[in-house]
Amino acid sequence: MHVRCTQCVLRRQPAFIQKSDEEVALIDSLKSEHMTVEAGVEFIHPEQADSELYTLFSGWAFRYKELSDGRRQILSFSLPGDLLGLQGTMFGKSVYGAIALTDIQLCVIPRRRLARLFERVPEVAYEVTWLGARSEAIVDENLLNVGRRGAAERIVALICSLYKRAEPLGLVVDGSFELPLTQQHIADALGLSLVHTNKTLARLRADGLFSISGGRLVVRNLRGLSRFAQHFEEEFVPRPII
Amino acid sequence: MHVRCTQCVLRRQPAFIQKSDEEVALIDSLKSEHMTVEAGVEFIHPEQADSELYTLFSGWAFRYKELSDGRRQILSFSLPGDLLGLQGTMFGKSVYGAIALTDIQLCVIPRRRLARLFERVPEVAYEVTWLGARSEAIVDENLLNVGRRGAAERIVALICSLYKRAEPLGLVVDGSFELPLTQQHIADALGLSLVHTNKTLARLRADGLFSISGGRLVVRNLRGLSRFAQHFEEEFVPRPII
DNA sequence: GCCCCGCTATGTCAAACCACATAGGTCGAC
DNA sequence: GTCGACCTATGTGGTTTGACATAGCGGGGC
Repeated sequence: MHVRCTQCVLRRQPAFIQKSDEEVALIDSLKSEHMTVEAGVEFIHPEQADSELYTLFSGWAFRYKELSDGRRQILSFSLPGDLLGLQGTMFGKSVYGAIALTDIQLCVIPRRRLARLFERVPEVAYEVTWLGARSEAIVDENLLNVGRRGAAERIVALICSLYKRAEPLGLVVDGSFELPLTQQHIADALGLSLVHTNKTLARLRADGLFSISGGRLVVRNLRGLSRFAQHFEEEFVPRPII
Repeated sequence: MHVRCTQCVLRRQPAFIQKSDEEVALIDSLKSEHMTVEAGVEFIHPEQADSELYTLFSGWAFRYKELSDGRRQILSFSLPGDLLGLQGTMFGKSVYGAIALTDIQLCVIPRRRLARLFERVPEVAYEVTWLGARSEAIVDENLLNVGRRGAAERIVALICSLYKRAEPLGLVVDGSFELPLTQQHIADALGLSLVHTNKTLARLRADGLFSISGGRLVVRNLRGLSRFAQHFEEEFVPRPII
């Protein structure tokens, strides 16, 4: 099951800054085994002590927090190449939970090795910081979305942002990609109720800018969607992958 | 105007992990001059290239993003000791703006020196990452707040979180502290309209859990506020300061 | 085959929130 | 002292969103 970093196909995707063979070998030596998690399983628990640091290798996941009465907010979706668990690694305990949306594979960077990593390989330390900053940028964007856009705009902006993230990972084929989200997930991510999400989605699909069927999202007019939601973030900046 | 880190009173506050004299001297050598910014002035611009990395030394500020039609979302408030501009430093251009709420002083860590910093002082590199992760944790919490709490709960949760952050900085005296926010700022931070914020605030003050007068917030019953808003985050974890 | 469960869909009604209008207070510029 | 700018306050009425109820659809277990 273990894929050596030197054989990794993910890191060859255009989304990522390409590394030299020596760098890749070094990163390979830092990791322990791959870890497999089935769809629906929570692999980082709120309040969990000593969570490891992960790179999502394949599949989708999401981070969330919830209130004590059960209301849940999805903070961000994670796609391949994203770092997960940095807060838990830094603070010694996680303040959010993370759940797999599909079956996923995680590359594990053991928490105990991280300090050593920072000492020995400052370039990689810099990249960890970079990815942490990017993770915050995504939450920033989600907060803008939930705080200032109406329901229809929120849904469209979410679609735009996922499209723009999926594309450089090679997940988009003919303008469509697998979207492993239920309407409940969309509602939880956008600060909407399930019913309102459903009705707004129905109206949007009727407008024909996109369609969803069989877990696949077909984007017909990305420009139109971007304009409607005033979503003008560029996501195709090459980024490090660890 | 320049305060040497060795003389810095801020870093002696209980909020921060205390450093040895050598470490402080080293950090001192990394910084350039202090920078002073007047209240209301934007010191990080959206889209700005090459913003520096700052530690907020005194006063309050906020980070924000806005849509092209002018709707503005405040992403987070910054208090003394917080790092600002990490995204701009990492990505080469800032994706948010930052504005001073009061007259502020900023310690400047020149962008160009950061890579060298990571090479030579891995402990500080680790702390930069730590503070970046904490910054994300604050946005996470804000997103939960805006996405899942009602208007009254949002306001109360904001008050709780600011109180819990101000307290270990020594800003709270007799249960009250300077709150340099207008209702417009509160509305922009919570995803509410100005009018609705005003009316909700009026109702809350009538309930007597807190009061605001002359730019000062008096918290009468923190427990009651926390329970009402289901706000149970602990903010008194000692943290690094750079 | 049948049932159960999770997901989607749709109607009705109520609550939350917003837009617009208006007004009073304070403070600094001149 | 007057003016304007900014902030706070409050009423009216409309729009958006949520809560509750009900139903259909499809897949897995047995």
